[in-house]
Amino acid sequence: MEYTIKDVAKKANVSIATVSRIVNNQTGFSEKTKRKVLDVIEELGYQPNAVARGLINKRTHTIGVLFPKFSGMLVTEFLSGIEKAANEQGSSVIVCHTESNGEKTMKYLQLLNEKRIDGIIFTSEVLKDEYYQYIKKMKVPMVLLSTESYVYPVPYVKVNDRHAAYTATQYLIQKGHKKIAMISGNKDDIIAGKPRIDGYINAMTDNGLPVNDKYIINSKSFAFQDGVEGLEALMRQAPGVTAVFAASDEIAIGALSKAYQLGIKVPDDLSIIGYDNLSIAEMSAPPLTSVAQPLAEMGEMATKMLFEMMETGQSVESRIMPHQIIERNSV
Amino acid sequence: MEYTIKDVAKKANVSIATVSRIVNNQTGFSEKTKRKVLDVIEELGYQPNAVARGLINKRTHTIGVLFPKFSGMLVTEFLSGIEKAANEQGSSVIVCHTESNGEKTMKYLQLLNEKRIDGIIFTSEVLKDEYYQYIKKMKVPMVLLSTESYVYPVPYVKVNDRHAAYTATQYLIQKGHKKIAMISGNKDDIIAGKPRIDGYINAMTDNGLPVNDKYIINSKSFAFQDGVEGLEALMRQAPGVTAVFAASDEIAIGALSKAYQLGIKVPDDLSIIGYDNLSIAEMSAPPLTSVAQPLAEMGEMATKMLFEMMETGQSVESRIMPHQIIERNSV
DNA sequence: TTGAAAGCGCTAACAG
DNA sequence: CTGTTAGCGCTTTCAA
Repeated sequence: MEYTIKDVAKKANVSIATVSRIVNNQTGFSEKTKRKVLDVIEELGYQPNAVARGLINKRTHTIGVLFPKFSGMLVTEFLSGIEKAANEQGSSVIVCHTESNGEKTMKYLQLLNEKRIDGIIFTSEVLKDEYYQYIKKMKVPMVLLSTESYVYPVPYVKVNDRHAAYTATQYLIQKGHKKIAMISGNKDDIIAGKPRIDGYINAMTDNGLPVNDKYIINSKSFAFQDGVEGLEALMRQAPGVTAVFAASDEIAIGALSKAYQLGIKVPDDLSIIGYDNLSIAEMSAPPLTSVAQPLAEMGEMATKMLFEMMETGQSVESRIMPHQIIERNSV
Repeated sequence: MEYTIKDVAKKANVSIATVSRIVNNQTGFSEKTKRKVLDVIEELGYQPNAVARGLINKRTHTIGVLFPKFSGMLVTEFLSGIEKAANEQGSSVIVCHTESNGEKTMKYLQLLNEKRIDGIIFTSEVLKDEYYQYIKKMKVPMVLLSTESYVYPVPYVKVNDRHAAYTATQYLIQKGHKKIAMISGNKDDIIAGKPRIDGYINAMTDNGLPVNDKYIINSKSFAFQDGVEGLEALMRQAPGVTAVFAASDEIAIGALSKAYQLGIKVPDDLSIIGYDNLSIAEMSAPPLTSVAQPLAEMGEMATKMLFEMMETGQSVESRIMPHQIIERNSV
């Protein structure tokens, strides 16, 4: 398994150039030599060395993906789509876990640069200037997944968070709810936090419903615990609410759990709608109604865009992916 | 960012050999030249080309990880540990999603071989002869994660499934339960299916409790749906049970959900214990008692073992990781 | 302490 | 149709 092109050439009585041509499906050899060479390759079990190829072709057929968090199920869904699309293009994917840590991120970027990867997918986090500048210098294409940059011209794929939040709230309103609260994620999160709050507020005002500050709970993050604390606070400061829009499924499940503890019946006493439609949404009791993002497709799309950029050398258009309410039994 | 060692050498008025020595922390240069070269490197932002290095050093500082499934949360946990340990060693990890598909797996193995990765972690699936033979030919070390081979001498890291299942059942017995059922995963799964059933049976008989065929539900897999169907079947064929040991948390959550639907109160009417202690275990209502595997640590351990094999050229001992009952409120 | 030169495995002109 | 040769960017003898 450690035969080189030389071994093949020698054994087949041809030059290495000929072997190279045949291996790369080029032209310039007779059917006969092709057969002979292919036989030898088969016999030796020769596998071209991608490292050597990468050195000369300046293409490693490898892309890098940066994730701020590894917990949570968003990651696997994204990764699944990314990996699928990459594999279809004959490329591999290197995963990097940045922990939202600037220093770590830069080290990863440097590592990816040394490895001469062909492109980068940057996910779920704001693209800092430092990152952008570095990647720009690397001269490899990049696409943003589930995030976007308001300042740099980098193509992204994500859903429209404001719009999705609007839809969720609107859905609650259509079901007859008027006193609708929101347990938001981090409101300082310019990508996933603020827009969802805005969507909620827009939907309320567009429907002539009052927006009460007491009805909006700002959490630190999008986690389960934020949901349980959020619902508790909500019940204290706004006991009259009949429905809540949670900024993530984890928050929703947390709220569900707290409601159960408090003896509040869902959906009879209180309706809850989540956001993300993770697999846990269908596992909760009652099953959670949620606004779905097509996570795997988003990963796939981002990867395809990346490959298009690699091939054309041009940038591509960003994609807003469709969201969709998945009705289950929590509303 | 595309400067080469030559550029550095020229600008610093030294030979490329000297630059190489300095970059690699070797000896054989004056403090003065070192300073000069380092300055130039800094100025140019020179990054050594890992591809060229890989070609000559025969080490790519990249490992490959094969996962049969990408859904589920086991993956992220494992990956998180693997990625952490690999990163500490200055290596990257390429993820491969085999879908338990033999053909796909072989293609991945081939790809990894062409890329000349330094080692392989093979997870959660039985190591087929074909895979083993190929990897052996690749001459790279491999370790098994959350699986083991009864026929090939490949080091693995996993918990003792039989023992863990025994512990879970024993725990139920200690809590005073006698009529204990099990909703198993796939009983033909020689790694994660059968051993857990055996552990359950052993614990029952060791405690003088009868093992009733009706008390064992064999599912197709370890998924949520298997749990809901499992509990339903169980209630039909063995209504008297007071506790159930589920072969996975997803099954347990499914059972929990069905119980809720059926008006069975957990833990009052029925106790349920899960297996894996995934993050969903603490999100259920009531929170699920579960036997925990240290997933991230297992990934980390497997990776460390892999690196040890790479360094020493020798095989290493397999590791049985400790399991542990996490008490919550479903028992 | 330094440099020249060979070569890792491969591709791509350039000849023939 | 086929072979020779010059690198890709780097490490590593071998001399100086």
